[in-house]
Amino acid sequence: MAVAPALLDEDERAVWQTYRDLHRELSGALETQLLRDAGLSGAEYSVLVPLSHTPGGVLRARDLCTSLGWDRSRLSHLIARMEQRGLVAREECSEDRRGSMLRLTDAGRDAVEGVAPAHSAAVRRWFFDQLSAAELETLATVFTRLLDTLRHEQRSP
Amino acid sequence: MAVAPALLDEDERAVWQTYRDLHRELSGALETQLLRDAGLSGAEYSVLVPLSHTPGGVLRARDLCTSLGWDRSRLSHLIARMEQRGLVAREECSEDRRGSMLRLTDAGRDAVEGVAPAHSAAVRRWFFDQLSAAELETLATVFTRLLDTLRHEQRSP
DNA sequence: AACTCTTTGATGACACGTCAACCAACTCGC
DNA sequence: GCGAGTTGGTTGACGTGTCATCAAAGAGTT
Repeated sequence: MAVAPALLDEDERAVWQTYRDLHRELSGALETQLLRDAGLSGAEYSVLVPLSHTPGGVLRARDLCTSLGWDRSRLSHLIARMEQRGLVAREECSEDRRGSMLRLTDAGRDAVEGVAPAHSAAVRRWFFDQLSAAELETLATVFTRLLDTLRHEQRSP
Repeated sequence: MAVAPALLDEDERAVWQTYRDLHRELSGALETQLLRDAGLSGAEYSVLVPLSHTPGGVLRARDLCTSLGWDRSRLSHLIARMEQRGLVAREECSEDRRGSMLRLTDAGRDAVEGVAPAHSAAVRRWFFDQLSAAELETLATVFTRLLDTLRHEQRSP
């Protein structure tokens, strides 16, 4: 006989609420800053960063999808828009004729590299600078554990 | 003379990445569960919860907006859709003729109260159950501090 | 080779959120 | 009371993400 699961208590609800508020404010602030300083959305920035870190500035769409944890069609739509703005270019994949290679253009590189310092500074100011070394270590441990739990559960619910 | 802000180092980048992955997976999993069990999106659920906690199930749109941290038009659009599905009803505000009062319908109450236990259980299983008491306390402290910092900065950049 | 199954990416329809414009109603100073 | 300025809420246009579907190409089996 199944027992009805208990609802969250006062303290838990408060922590959960704070977590969600924090994420909303933090991601909103970072998004605003990216848009103001470089005309990039957060999604666009998160596509440009791995491209700029890759030798040659070329990545396969499939690989970018898995490393971003995104749906394929989301990347496809976004790349279509970014291509039109000249931030990236699509090329054929030599090893797999279905594949699509994404190349960072010069304009795209200028945009990412131009805004990366300011973005890093914002993350530092609003996140890392507010934490002690011990707190940061706890966060690292906890985040990793939570993510592992989730990923494990998703594979075997 | 301004010093160019340094980019994030290896460890910081890893923590930041994990944080973002975690949020994506966690919110995605919770959203999926809400949709499957009650046909509600996360946004709808977050509107229904405060309504169900209010005596009478009535809240003023303006107050709900500020407590959710949402744009007015976002709530307006969402309520329009929810009203059409019979989850909430709009009524006039007696104190302020511009105002709009949102009332939880019986169907809306059934939906929230029906899914709340499962949702709470999911939050517990994927979040609280994975944390020690000390870790939870650290998270509570840190989240609150980060949120305060952000809110303070936003008022005086 | 022929068959099936899976993978990869693109596409169109749709749902949702943001933004700017708008109007009605309230507030406050005069 | 009157006017300027502010607030509350709605609306429409637009950008973006999700979903279902599709076609093409690979992988594996017989």
